[in-house]
Amino acid sequence: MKENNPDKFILTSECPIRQVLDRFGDKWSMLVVELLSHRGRLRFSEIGQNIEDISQKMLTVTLRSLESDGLITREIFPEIPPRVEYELTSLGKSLVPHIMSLTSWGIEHMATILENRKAYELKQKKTTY
Amino acid sequence: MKENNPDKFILTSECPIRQVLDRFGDKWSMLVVELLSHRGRLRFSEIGQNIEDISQKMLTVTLRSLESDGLITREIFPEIPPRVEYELTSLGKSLVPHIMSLTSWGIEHMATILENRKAYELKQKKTTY
DNA sequence: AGCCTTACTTACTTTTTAGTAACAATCGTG
DNA sequence: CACGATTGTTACTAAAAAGTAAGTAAGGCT
Repeated sequence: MKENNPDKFILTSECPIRQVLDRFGDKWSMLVVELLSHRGRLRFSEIGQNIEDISQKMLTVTLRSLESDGLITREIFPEIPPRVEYELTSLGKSLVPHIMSLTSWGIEHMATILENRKAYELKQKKTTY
Repeated sequence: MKENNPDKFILTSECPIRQVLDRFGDKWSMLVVELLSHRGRLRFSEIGQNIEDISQKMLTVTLRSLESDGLITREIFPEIPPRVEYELTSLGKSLVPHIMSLTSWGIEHMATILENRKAYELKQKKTTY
């Protein structure tokens, strides 16, 4: 769906919002970043225990992608049983305020949004039947 | 994956980041909001032309959910062929700075992230073989 | 010898998300 | 009387994301 662009403000697939959303708009990445920001250095199991409903697999996947992007470090302690600790890098820390920004908006407006949605549903029912 | 919570900072399914991401972390919602913020009142086809690769279906779905949440208004002009115009509400406008915040981070750091990812891939190859 | 622990990995299945393409509605125009 | 214009809807399909559950490693403990 595209044609001419009269006013030249096209949101292409390379634009920054899309890149950020593609990488961190998933279910868990921002949560892990925020948790590490709040709690500092944590090991695998501690992260898992503080994020509701995350599976081991998704925690692994999420941590790996954050590590690969340079947002967190991963330190392995060669003990038995194994211990691995994760911590935000400075790059990771630099993301935090921007997540907080979104979070604060959510805190402020989420109730209104849920009300709006409810009202919209009712309106739909009325006009449909 | 959860047990005890020693330091009581659990990210539950009702926490604001998760709610915001669940609703606006999709592929298109934030793009539509940013576009309307930049360009003001637009009709359906104009939005479609300014967001690369969005399908008619996803544009409809996205606009409906934004409308239902009260972030945009939808005005129908009873003409032939039909004309429908969309515009941000004040609630929608209030989201914009927070999206911009994320966007600006992306602009600043996305190149670094891509380099990090590349370096990480190389490192993996080396240690694997 | 068998079980415990932690941090994974793997194979498989389910769920969610998104894409494609055809159709609807309606009036003016050629 | 078929066609074009615009904003959709619908059915179907494909792809991506995520969940589940079992397995692995390695040493300590009983």
